[in-house]
Parts: sequence; C-alpha cells; structure tokens
Amino acid sequence: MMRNANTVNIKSQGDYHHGDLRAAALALGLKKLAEQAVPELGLRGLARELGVSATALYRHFASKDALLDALAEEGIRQLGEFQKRAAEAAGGGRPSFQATGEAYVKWAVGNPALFALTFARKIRSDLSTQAGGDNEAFRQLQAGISSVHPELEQGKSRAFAALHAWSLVHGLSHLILAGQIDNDPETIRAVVSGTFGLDRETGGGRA
Amino acid sequence: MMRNANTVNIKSQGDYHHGDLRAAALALGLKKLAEQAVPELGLRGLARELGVSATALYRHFASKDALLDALAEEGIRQLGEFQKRAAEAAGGGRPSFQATGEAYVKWAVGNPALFALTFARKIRSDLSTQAGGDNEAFRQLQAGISSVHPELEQGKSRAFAALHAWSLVHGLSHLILAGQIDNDPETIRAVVSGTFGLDRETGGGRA
DNA sequence: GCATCATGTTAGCACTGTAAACATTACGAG
DNA sequence: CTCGTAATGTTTACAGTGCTAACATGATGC
Repeated sequence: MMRNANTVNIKSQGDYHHGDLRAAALALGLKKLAEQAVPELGLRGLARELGVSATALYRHFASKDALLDALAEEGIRQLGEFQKRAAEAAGGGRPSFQATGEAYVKWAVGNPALFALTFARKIRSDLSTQAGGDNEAFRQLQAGISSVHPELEQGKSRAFAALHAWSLVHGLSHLILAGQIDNDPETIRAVVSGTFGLDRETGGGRA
Repeated sequence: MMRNANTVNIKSQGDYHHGDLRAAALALGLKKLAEQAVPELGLRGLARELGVSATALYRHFASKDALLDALAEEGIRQLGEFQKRAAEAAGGGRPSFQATGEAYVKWAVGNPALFALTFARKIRSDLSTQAGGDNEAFRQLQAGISSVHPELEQGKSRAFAALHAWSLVHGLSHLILAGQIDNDPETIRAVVSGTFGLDRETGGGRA
C-alpha cells in the first residue's frame, strides 16, 4: 500500500520521512486528550491519524507508556502556567491564593483526560525530600501559602499547610470529574475557600 | 479439551456447572484487586483462575464494565464500614470525625486498586439532588459534620462543609497513592486535622 | 419424561501493544 | 561527490484483549 493520502506532514516535502514525528505525535496526543473525557489514546489510532505506521512511533518513544509520560509532563506544565496566570490576575495576597486553588480545579475539570493522565502516572521529579516535586504547580502552592501565612517561614507547618491545600483542590477536582460533586463555580469557590462560614474568627477565609 | 484440572469450585460435586460463578468471580476479583496496585483485572485471566471459560462470565455480567461496577459497589461498602468502625472506636464528637477522615485515607492507601476502581466509575446511586449519593461513606461524613458543627442543621453550609472534608481526604488519598505525598501516619493525621497549628483554638486536632 | 431455561463451552472477530526484519532517507567522512 | 552508517520509516507477525454467535450440558417444572 502506498503512502496514505491524508498525511498531514508538518514539512511535507519528502514522503518517507515525516519531519518531526515526535513533536507531531505529542501535539496530536494533546489534541485528542482535549477532545475526549477518558484517556483512551490508542497507539495505532494515533499513528493512523498521523499518516504513519503504528510502529513508527517506537522510533521516538520506547513504549506507549513513555509517550503517555511525555504527555503527562506537558500536563503539569500547562497546569502550573494556568495557575500562575490566575494568581497574577488576582493581584496577590489572599485573593491570589484563592484564585490559584480555583484555577487548579478549573483546569482539571476543563482537561479531564490530561488531568487524569498527569496524576495517574507519578510525576517524575526527584522530590528531594520535599513532597511535591519540582513542578510549577506545587511551587505556586507554596508561594500562596507563604503569602497568606507569612508567619510560617518554613518547616513542617508550612509543608503541612501546603499539603492540606493541595489535597483539597486535588480531591475536589477528582470528585467533580467522577460526577460526585456538581461542576458549579459557586460550589468550587465555596469549597476551596474553606470550611466557609464555620470558622468564627478568620472570617470565612481559607480557612 | 476436557475440563481444566485446576478447577477450584466452591461446590465441586457437578462438573459442568459451577455452583455460584457470580459470587466466585466477585470474590476472586476482590482478591486480585487487593494483591495488585493497578486495577488490571483481565476478564480472561479471571476466568482462567476460576477454572471456567472466559465467556462464561457473560452469563452473569453484561460486560467487563458491569463486573467492575459490581466490584466498585463492594468497594464503597467496605470503605463505609471501615469508617464506621473507626468512628465508633473513637467514641464520638470531634475525635470521631477526625478518625473517620483518617480511616478514609488509610483504607484508600491500603486498597489502592479497589479505591481507584471505586471512584473511577461514577458510583451508581440516584444522588437525589444531594451530592454524594446514598453510600455509607458519605453518610458517615455528614454525621461527622453534624457532630462537630451542630449549629449547622442543614442547608448549604453543612453541605459545603461536607464537600470540603470529603475533598480533603479524597485528594490526600489520591496524592499519596500517586506517590506525591509520603504515606506517613503523622502526615496523614496532620493534613486531615486541618490547617494544623494554624488554628489557634482547636489545639491542632487530636494529634 | 420431556420441553425449557439457565449456564456452561468452543470458534472466531476486531482490536491492542510490541518485536523482528527489512526499506528508505539523511548525513558526515574520505 | 561518493559511500557507509545511523536515523527513521515500513510490513509482517505474535500474543493478548473484550466480546458475539452458535452449540452443549445440566437442572427444573409441567
């Protein structure tokens, strides 16, 4: 069979070689993940859409898992950036921290498949004795904590506070995606903002 | 080919019929899930271990998905019961609520595959306008909230408080299972107990 | 005792990820 | 420029999957 006609090469001068298959595969992978809710990337289907034989991908990824890992890495990157923008837009301080948390949830809900993928496989990163690893998302979190609770310079308390906040938004994301909690902006805001009306002295803040 | 020799029937008097294949399949499924960390139940492999042909399972489950759904249901049941016992052991009040939360995380960490399965597929339950559905696990949560914050009889505030607590333990579970947070009892206690050291009046929970 | 239904069986389909062997192109050294 | 080699693609094949269809067996009620 001759070359598939619907080959959409990036640089389509030649025919046999693709140009930059690795990049193309990652790009298409992200697109497919964005379109569907369940992370069901098929190696063969992917290759078909790339106008390339299935096994060609093995020249660029050791296995399907390796490909997914690469996509997952792109996932945390996007998440981190999204949070960063949200934090900046909110100006700083406590509102910025709240915005960071909401951004986490909103990104997750808006990118279900990529979110699932990203956290299904353990994010590579020598997490240097420090939980959370070296990704931007976690860095945003730490910054937010420091901003809201400057009295906690470092140490366990700050770490625990960070893990607490992370767990909260992470769990909320998962539960919404699992259909357990309504995907409602007000709900998200309320849950992220804390026990909400329960604490008498902090004024309904994150805490 | 005659009947496979290693048939381990529950009631092995006859030969062709199994006795109670449905129950046996569920039991073995749970066992396999308990043994491995990743939920990779194979229909064929399962049948092989049951000493039965792969398609026999289709007499009892409409599809692999249906089988997994049944296992998932058993999952929430176990989780709920585990929480209930923990709550009772703690005596009641706030310590009981804290214990419920810790139990959630500990069960999840102790049963990774079943936990993942349970929440991967949306738990059936006509969630009657009330988020959370009708499972025992969520009921424990509501009870805990009521116990700790009796001033919230019903309404949105209590619902949000429940979702908050649920999100927290759920997220913590996932992050531990993803290898992002250490599976350390002290960490779990601290994160579950709240901002921990931040709130000045609760004394850092029962930690 | 016999029809019927529940429950098991085998054969086969379309699909998957992946390995092995082969083909084509790009590229750097003589 | 030529030519060997490495990079990148191809076809073929294998073992595995969930699932359907057609058939066999055993239990059950008239």
